[in-house]
Amino acid sequence: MDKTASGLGHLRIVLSDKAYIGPGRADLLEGIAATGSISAAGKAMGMSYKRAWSLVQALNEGFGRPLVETARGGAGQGGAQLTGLGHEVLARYRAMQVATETAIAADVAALRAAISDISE
Amino acid sequence: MDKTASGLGHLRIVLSDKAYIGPGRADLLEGIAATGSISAAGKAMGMSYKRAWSLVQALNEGFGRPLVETARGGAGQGGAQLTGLGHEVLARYRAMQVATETAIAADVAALRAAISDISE
DNA sequence: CATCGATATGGTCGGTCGAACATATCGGAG
DNA sequence: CTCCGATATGTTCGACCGACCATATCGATG
Repeated sequence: MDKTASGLGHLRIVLSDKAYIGPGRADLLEGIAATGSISAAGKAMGMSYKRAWSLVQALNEGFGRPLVETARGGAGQGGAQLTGLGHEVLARYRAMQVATETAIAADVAALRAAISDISE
Repeated sequence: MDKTASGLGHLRIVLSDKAYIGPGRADLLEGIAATGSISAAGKAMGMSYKRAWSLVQALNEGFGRPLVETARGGAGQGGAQLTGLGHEVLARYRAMQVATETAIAADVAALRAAISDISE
């Protein structure tokens, strides 16, 4: 009855002016790792290929080094996969999400209690 | 040479669909508490009065109960101040910021190290 | 060399958002 | 009753963003 633990906060990690990662980008990276394709990952998240591709561009350029490697044509008719750095960024982001939710759980619960007596 | 501790992540606390608070809103609440005025707080943050007022509206309506109380005319020619709930939300948000930054510091440092060998 | 699937890009369109400008209103003070 | 400072609101304009549509390109495979 309460999915409170799922989305109590949006965490955006800012490593530099251009290099940052938030929930959407992390999900996209995860989708690419799972599907091996930008378009498939984007479709699964309900976004256009162009948007997914733009996010990948932003990530690669923002971090100064690619998090996603792409291939056109070829054996499997192209595809995309995470680089080592991409995997690390994703894994650490997920770890930080967990650490954060743990750290703020008590305060979030207290705030929810403080505002939960509204009629409408 | 490193202000890494200042802005390593943007934290947005989502208490419900409409009730949430992020860095900008927290700063505005803090400014209102400090100045006793929406316009003064907004001006100090470099935003128009209207924007500041809109944010206050969004906060009050989103939380279902006012975080900021306003007064027009009157002795001090009007003004605004935080309600008890407003003070609590602000205080807890700041606490959560600190807790979060502590919890993620190690991962952030590792990521910074991982990407810090770019020429341009 | 034609094919096929996925990447790579461009352009347009509509909605949203913040900025700027313009008022209206309140209510004690003088 | 006018004045003043701050709240309260509406309007308009330009920028930005995501959605959608269209197309170009790659490159192993058969």
